[in-house]
Amino acid sequence: MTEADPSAATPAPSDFIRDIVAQDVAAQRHAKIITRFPPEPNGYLHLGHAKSICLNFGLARENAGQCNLRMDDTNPTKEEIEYVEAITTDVHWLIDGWADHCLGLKTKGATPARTESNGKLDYHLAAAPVGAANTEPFFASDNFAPLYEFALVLIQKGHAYVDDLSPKETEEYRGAPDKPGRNSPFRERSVAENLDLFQRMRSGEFPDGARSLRAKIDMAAPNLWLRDPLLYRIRHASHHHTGDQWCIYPLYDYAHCLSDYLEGITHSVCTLEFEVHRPLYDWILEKLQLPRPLPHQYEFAKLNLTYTIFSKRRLLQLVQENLVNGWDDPRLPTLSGLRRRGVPASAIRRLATAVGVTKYDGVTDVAVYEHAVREELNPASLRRLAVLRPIKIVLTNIPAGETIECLATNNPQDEVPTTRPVALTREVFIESDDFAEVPPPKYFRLKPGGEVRLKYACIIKLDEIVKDASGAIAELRCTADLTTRTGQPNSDKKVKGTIHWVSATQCVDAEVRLYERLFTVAEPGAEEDFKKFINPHSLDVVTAKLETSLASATPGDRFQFERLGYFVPDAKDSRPGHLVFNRTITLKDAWTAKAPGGK
RNA sequence: UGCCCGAUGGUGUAAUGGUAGCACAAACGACUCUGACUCGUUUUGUCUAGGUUCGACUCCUAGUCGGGCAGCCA
Repeated sequence: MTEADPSAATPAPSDFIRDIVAQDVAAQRHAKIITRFPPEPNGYLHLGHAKSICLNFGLARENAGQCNLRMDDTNPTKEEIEYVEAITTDVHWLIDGWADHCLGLKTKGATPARTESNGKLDYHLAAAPVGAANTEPFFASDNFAPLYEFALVLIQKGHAYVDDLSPKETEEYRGAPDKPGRNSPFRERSVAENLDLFQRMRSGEFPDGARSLRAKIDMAAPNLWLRDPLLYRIRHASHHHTGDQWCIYPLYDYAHCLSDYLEGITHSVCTLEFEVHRPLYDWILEKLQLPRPLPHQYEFAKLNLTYTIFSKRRLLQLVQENLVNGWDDPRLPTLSGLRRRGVPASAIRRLATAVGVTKYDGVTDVAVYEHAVREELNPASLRRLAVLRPIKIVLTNIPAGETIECLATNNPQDEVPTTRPVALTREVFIESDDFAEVPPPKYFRLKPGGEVRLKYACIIKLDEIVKDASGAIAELRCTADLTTRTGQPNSDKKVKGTIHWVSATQCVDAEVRLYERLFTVAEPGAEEDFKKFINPHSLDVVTAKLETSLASATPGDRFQFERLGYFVPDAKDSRPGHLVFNRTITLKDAWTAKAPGGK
């Protein structure tokens, strides 16, 4: 499968973060630009993460740099190995052929090495060479030992203390946005006592929540994150990566800045909600008086799309309550769902470029995403004939048993389009939407007494509508004008409508899954009870009739079923003899939308 | 009634003191053996009020509106 790389031909995007990096590069502030993508392995990656991946890896590839994949796994109660594996797969898929040469992984099992930088104690963990064998992502949990050592340093410098306040008391002492907090009665413990207590926390002497390690900053700070934030909490829990080695776990703010430092990250790019954490990020690094250059944090607005939900909590809810069929349900905005649905990684990258990077927290029209998908799929998809909801046509002037071979174009977008044979026979199927006994105005398709072209074949004329006892249409009897075939004298004859069709006697059946938006309203996340906006018609399964060449379709193939949209074999369920296709997206449709009774 | 951040057509995004541009969407038209693609045309915008300046989307002041922050989550 070949995927056009839009960014190769297109100039690199520009935004305020790329500007900052460009300035740092120009000033030669770093030997190499190193960014990171640090998901918590507590769920599957979605389009929102994709924006961050494209930014962080984009920064790396545009500056001959590197982007580390790091599991931000400091909370053992929420994280699972299943998520680690899914995230790793999704990241590889999204950057494949684009930024895989910038992907920073570490040697399996490696942890930061104790070194000396500028005459001071230091720890550092560099990425393995690109393409090296036996690698894995970085894990924040691989840094637990040096993080602990750094905590000891903070205590020794008088910048951290062990607090005995309960979680509830801690909350009370914190005050409110417009009300200063109060100092904990344990705030002025001696360094020796803090050291002793913290070491005993680590050795498992105290139960969960009994004590915590806090930064000693300012309980009256207007920024709540500076009111002696917690650095460590006690959790007697098994961790997916470190097992039972630890019973104290660092919190995000403490672990993140130091993990960035340990890996030599130069630009730590995160989303807007961490803006108020930045002073703490800087405070921790400064107080430690670290010997190497410090990373800096920059924030951008995360992606929001209409008709889409990105909240991990809600996505988890949809999966757990079986409102969808797993994390890779093609209706979900997860990368695994989109991949299964047939969305190319390049389309997601194209979307990321289209939405840009700013600090404005808006909502992007899902049409921008859909446009990006079609842009990638149009040149990359083989055209095929398929009928989703068949009605039978009998071409009364073609004898039963006769096969007329027609040549169909594989992709008109190709510079030198190739063709394949398709069989025209006495009985064919057409789409039920393509016939109307009582046509609306401007209806170009088949109607009583009307003519229409069967694409790649010939023009047919409707003579008779045959109904069964119940009044339902049994078949349409038509005359084929074989002189309008390609190469025949009347091939240039024009009719308003051209429709797709499949031979009724030379075709294969397939299960085809048709998807609509999962939600019926533009902003389903706006209300707490988002489930009431779930679209009951988000999945429609039909048994379709396909041209025979599709019998050998395998996952990875991309097709455009003419006039219907883009389709891929389902990677999980499709097999020879039982074909299953997913519709990735419909073609843009200027007719159905405005047709009377159109959907 | 604390602190931080933001505001440009319907939506997203450029313009970094000098002609408000691009994309999506929408509308109309051309082309068409896909009502697709492609092409053409059109509609719609600098939150408000002051100020600085020859000149302000841009700088300053005040306001308005929106978002974030009070997890031992990330």
